[in-house]
Amino acid sequence: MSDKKSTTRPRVRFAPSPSGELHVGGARTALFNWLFARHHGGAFILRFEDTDTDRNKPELIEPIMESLRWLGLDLDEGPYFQSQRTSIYQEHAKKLLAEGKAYLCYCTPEEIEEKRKMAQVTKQNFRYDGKCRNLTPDERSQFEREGRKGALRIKIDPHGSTVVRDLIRGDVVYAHAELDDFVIQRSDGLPLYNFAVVVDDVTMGITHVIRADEHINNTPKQLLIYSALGFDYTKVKFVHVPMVLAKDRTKLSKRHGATAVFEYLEKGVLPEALVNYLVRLGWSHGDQEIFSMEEMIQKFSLEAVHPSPAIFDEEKLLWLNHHYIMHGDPMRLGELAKQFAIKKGIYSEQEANAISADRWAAVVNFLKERNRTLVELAESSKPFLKDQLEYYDPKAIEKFLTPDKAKLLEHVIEAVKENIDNVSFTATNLDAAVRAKLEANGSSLKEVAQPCRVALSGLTQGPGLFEMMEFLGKKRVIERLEKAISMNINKK
RNA sequence: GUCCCCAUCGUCUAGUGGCCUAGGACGCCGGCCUUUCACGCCGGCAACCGGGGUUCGAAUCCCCGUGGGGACGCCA
Repeated sequence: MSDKKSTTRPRVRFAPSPSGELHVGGARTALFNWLFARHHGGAFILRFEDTDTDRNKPELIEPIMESLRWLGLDLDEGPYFQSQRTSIYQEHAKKLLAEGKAYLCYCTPEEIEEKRKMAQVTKQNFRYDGKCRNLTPDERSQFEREGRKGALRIKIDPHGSTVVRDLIRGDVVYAHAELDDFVIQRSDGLPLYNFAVVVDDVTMGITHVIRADEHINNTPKQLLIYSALGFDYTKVKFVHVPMVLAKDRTKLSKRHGATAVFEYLEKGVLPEALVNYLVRLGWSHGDQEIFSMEEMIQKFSLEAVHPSPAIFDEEKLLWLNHHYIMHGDPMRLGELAKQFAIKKGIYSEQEANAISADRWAAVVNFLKERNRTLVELAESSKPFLKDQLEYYDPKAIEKFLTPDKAKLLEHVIEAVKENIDNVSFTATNLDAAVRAKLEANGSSLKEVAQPCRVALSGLTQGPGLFEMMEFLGKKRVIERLEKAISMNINKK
C-alpha cells in the first residue's frame, strides 16, 4: 500500500446509545460504516454514546456488541465509552467558556420548560431567549450564591447560516435564526450529545461521519461546535443515510414486532441473510440481489446509496434466508439447526446430541427446500430424526389412513422387505420396487402415496416418498408402516 | 406550528435527457414438473404523486403544489 493511500485511510465510527437493543436500522447504519471502512481499507470504530446516566443501560453493551459480532461486523477500535471521557469534554468546554464562545446559563429546567410551554400555546417555535448570555458579574455571583449550577450554552450568531455538505443530500442550508444557544454541557458537568460527538469525532480522527438521516438536523449545530473549538469541519465528510422504516412508514419501534437484530437471530435467520437484506435497503448494484460479504465490500460505495427511506420487509428477508439455507454448508447449518432444536425445546439436549453431525447435515439437505428459517427446519426434522413419530395430523389420518388402504400398505411393506437390503435401500431402488409390486397387484403408486406418507411422517406434505424412506432407513419404514396398518385395524 | 429530508409496481429497487411499450427482485395470481408440499422453470397482474415550465425530446433538469417521513430536550 502506498504512503498516500495510508495517509488517506478513512476512519468511521458507529455510535449507538446503549438505551435499547441494536435494531435493524442501527445494524444497517453499522453495516454501511463497516463496508465503507473495509472497502477503503479504513478503520471501523465502535463508540458507545452513554453520557445520559439516567437512560443508560450498561447491561445492553454486551448484547449490542454480540449483535455486531454475529453480523460479522468486526471492530478495528473500541468500544470507546463516552462515560469514561468526561474530563476530555470538560477540558474543551472550559476552553470555550474561557474564550467567551460559550456561557453559563442559570435558568432552571423548570423555567425553560415554562417558556417552552408558552411557545407551544402561542404556536411559536421555541428557542432559548439568551437570557443568561449577557449576565453581569453581579448577577452571576448572585445565582452562584443561590446554589445554582450553570449549564453551558454555546453562543450562536443569530445571523448568517451554516451549510451542511452531505455526500448523499448535497448542500443543506440552515439559517442560524432557526437555531438557539443550545446547551452543550449539563449543570452536573456531563456533556450533551452534540458536544460529545464533535469532541470525539475530532479527537478520534473520524474522517467520515456516516449516520442515520434523523441526525441531519443536528449537523449544523455540530458544525458550529467544530468551528468554536477551532477545528476545520470541511475536512470531514458527512453522510446521512436514509432511515429504515416499519411497515406503517414510521420509525421502527417495539410496537412494530421484531425490530432487534437478536430477534431475527432467534427466529433462525442467518447473519448472511440479514446482512444481505440490509445492504439492499437503500443501496443497490444494478439488478443484483445476492451478495457475499466479499462482494459487498468490493462493490459498496456511498455514492450508490440513494436518499429515500426504506421499509423493512420481513418477507423478502425470509426469502433471502431460504436462499442461504438452500446454498449454505450443510454441516454448519446442521449444527445450527441442532442448537435451535435444543434452545427452542424441540429436542432434549440428550436427544439432539445422540444424533450425529452428519445426520443433522443430512436432514438439512433433506428439508431445506421447504423451510425458511432454521427454527422451522429444526421443527420439521422431528418425524425424520426422532425414533418415534410424535404426531399424526388428525385430518390426514381420517382422510388417508382408511381401513381400505391396509392391503396396499401391506404390499409396500412386502416390496420393501423382499427386494431391498440395507445397502441398496435407496430412493431409486425403492421407487422401482414399490411401483412394480403395486402394479403386480393391480394397484398404483398414486393410491398409496399419501397414505404411505402419513404412515411414515404423520403429515400430508413433505419430501418425496422414496427419499423419505431412504432417509428413515429400512427398519423404521417397516415399523411405521406396520403401525399405520394396526391403526387401521383398530379403527375397524 | 417551525425547520429539514424524501417521492418509480403493495415492498426493495434499476434508471442519471432519446436505448422506456419503464427493467429486476420479494410478494401475489396462473401454468408446467410431480405421489403431496416445496424447490425449479414458464407466464401474468402491478409504478414514474399532481400541475406548470426548460428542451426537438423528459421517470430523468427547474418551480409550485400534494403526500410521506424526520427533527425541534440540561435525550441520543
